[in-house]
Amino acid sequence: MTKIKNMEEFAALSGISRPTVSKYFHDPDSVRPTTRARIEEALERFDYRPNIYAVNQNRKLTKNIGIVVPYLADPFFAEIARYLEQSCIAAGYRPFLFSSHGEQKLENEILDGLQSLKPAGVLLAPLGRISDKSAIEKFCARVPTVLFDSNLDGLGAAFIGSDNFSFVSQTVEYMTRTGEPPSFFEMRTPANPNANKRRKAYVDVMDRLGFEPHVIKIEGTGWAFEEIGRKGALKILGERKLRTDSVLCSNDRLAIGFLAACFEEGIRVGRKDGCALRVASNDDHPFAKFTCPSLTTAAHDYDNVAARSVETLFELIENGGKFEKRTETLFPARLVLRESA
Amino acid sequence: MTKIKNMEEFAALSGISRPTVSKYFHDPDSVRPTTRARIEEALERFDYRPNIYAVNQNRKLTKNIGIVVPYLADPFFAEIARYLEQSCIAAGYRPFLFSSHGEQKLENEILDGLQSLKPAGVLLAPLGRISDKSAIEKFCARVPTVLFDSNLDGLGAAFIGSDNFSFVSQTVEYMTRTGEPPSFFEMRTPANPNANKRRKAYVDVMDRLGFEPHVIKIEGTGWAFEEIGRKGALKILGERKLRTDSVLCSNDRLAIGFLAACFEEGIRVGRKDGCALRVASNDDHPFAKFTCPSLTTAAHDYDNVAARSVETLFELIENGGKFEKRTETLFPARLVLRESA
DNA sequence: ACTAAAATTTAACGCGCGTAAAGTTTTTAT
DNA sequence: ATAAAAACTTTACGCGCGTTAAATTTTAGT
Repeated sequence: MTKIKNMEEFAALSGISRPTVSKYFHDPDSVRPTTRARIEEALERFDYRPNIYAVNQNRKLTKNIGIVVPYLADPFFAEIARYLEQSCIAAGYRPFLFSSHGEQKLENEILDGLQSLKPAGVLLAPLGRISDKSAIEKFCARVPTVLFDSNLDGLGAAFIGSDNFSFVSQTVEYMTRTGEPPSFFEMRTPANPNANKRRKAYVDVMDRLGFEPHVIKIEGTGWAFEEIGRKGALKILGERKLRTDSVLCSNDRLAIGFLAACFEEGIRVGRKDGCALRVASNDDHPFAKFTCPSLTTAAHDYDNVAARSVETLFELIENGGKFEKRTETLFPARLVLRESA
Repeated sequence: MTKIKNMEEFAALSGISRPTVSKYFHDPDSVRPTTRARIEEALERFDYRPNIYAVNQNRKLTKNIGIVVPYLADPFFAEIARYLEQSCIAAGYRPFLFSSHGEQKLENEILDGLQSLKPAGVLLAPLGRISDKSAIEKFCARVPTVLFDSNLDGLGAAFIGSDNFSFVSQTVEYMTRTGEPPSFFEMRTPANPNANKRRKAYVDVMDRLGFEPHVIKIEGTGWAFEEIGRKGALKILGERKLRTDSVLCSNDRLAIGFLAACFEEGIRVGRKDGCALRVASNDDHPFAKFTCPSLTTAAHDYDNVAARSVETLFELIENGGKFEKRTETLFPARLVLRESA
C-alpha cells in the first residue's frame, strides 16, 4: 500500500480532479454518486486523509473547538471536559483540550496558541481570581467564546454555570431543618470566584434563618484541596472551634479532606445516632459517593451545564460569533442526601 | 493597536524583511542584536505571533508532542498527563493532550488526527486489550512513538511503565509477613494488561510463599471502577467468600470502592486491634491518602515513569525517530504503609 | 580606510489545501 | 433528440509561513 502525500496525489490515483476531491471531503453528497463511488473506492485502496491543519488554514470556518479548564487533574473538571469533548464530537466538531494547570501564564499561552487554531469557538473555564482579565478580554474579542464554571463579569459572549446560592441554601436549610445550623468551612484565599459566592450565600441564608453565620477560614494555597481540607480540619478539630455539630464545606474536595481528618481523629460523622458531627458539602464530586461516610452534597447539574455550554457555543457560532447581549445561565443544584449529614 | 494578519505585514511594520523575521522567531539569537531589538520593539507595539500551524506545515521538524491517554477522567492519568505536559513545556515543546475515553474508535481517530499535526513525537498510553493493534502499529511506523503505562508488545520504539511484579510482591509479602496472606480482588475482564500481570504476579508470589492463591473476580465493565469495586465487595462480603482477613485489590480505584463497601457494612478495616479486615492495593492513586482508613498501597514511581517517558521520547526524536532496538523500562513500586493494612 | 566575513534583502518556490472562474463533459428534462 | 442544467476539469490564486539562492548592505578585523 503506497503512502499518499497529498490530495493532488490521491486525486490522480483516484482519477478525479483535486477540486472535486476537495469538494467530496467537505461534503460527500455534493458530488455525483458515481464519482463519490470512485473516490471511496480509491479511499479503501490507499487510505488517505486530508491534513486537517492545512484544511483549517484555508477554510473561513473550521470545525475546531477549544476547551480550556483551569486544572484537569481535578476530577470535577476532568469529568466535565469529558462530557464537553464527547458533545463536540457528536456534533461533528473536533475538540482540543487544554489545562491551565492553575497558572495564569499557561492560561494566557493556551489562549494565544488557540488563535492559531482558528477555532470556530472556545469553551473556557477560566482560572478565576488569578486570570489575566485583559488577556481574556482581548481573546474573546477575536474568538467566539463561551465561559463556563467561573464567571468573569462581562467577558465572553455568555456564561453557563451553577447557581451557588441554590447550592448553599439547600445544604444550609437541610442541615438546619434536620439538626443544627452549620459552620462554613473554606479556604482563606480561594482561587475560584464561586467560593466567594458560596460564602456570601451562606451568610445570607444564615441571616435569613435567624442564625449567626460562622465562617472558618483555613490556610493553604494551590490545588491540593483534599490535603488543605484535612490539615485545616485537624487544626479546628483540635482547637474545638466548631459551635455546632454541623459543618458545611465550600466544596467536596475540602470535604474529602475533612472526612479523612475526622476518621483519623476517631470522630464519627453522619446523621445516625452515635455520630458526633455532620458534614455536608457542594459539588457532587465524582468520588463523593465513595467517601466514608458517603458525602451529602449539593450536586452540580453536570449534564445541563455541559450540554447548555456546547449548545450556547453552537448558537454563537451559527450567529456569526456575536450575541445581542451577554447572557448568564445558572443551573440550580440538586441536594444529594447520603450518609455524612 | 492594529491587528496584524501575517508575518508579511508585521515585517513591513517593523522595517525588517520577512525571512529575517522568520529567522528571528526560530531563534532570536540568530539575528544581529540591532535587528533583534527592532523586531522586539515592533513586537511590543503590535503584538503579533506566528501562526503555529502554518509554521508546522512547513517545518520538517515541529515542536509538537502528542500525549494520548486511555481515560483522562481517571485521576491517575490526569496526574501523569499533567506531569508529561509540564515536562514537554519545560523542554520547549508544545503538548497536545487527548483522551480516548475508553473507546477504540476514538483512540484510532486521535491517532489519525495526530498525523496531521506532524508531531515530533507521541507519548501513548494505549487502551490495552481493546486497542486496535494494527492501527497502532501503522501509526508507530509513521510517527516516533513511546508507549507508557500499558505495554503492547513490539509496538512503539520503547515502553516505560511500572513493574507489576514489584507492586504485587511487595504488597503480598508485607501482608503475609504482618498477618495473613491476602486474597486477590480484581475485575473479571480488566481492560488494562497490567491487571493480568498483577494477577499472575500474585499467583506466583503466593506459590513461592507456600500459600494457595485465592483470586476473586468480580463482574462489571467500563471505567467506573470504584462502583464496580463497591458492588463486588458488597457481594463477596455478603457471601463471606474471603478465606483470610486480608484482601489485595488489583488497583486503588477498586480498593476505594471496597473500602466504601466495608464502611457501609460496618466492617472495620485496618491493621489496628479491633479491625476485622486488612485491605491493600496498588497504584497510589491521588486519593489513596484520603480514604477511610487511608490506603496502604504500592506506589507507582509517577515522577520517574513520566520523566523517563519524556526523556526517552526526546532521545528518540534526536535519534531521528528510530532506536536500534525496542527497550522496555519498568520502575519498581514503593510500598506506602498507611492505615488500611 | 580597506577587505573579507557576516547579516540582510529581494525574489521565488514549496507545503497541503480551499476556492473561484472559465471551459468541457455528463445528466436531466421536455 | 435537443437544450438547459448540473457536475466536472483545468487553471490559477490565496492562506501563512519555511527556505533557498543571489544580490546587497553592514560589520569586523587589521
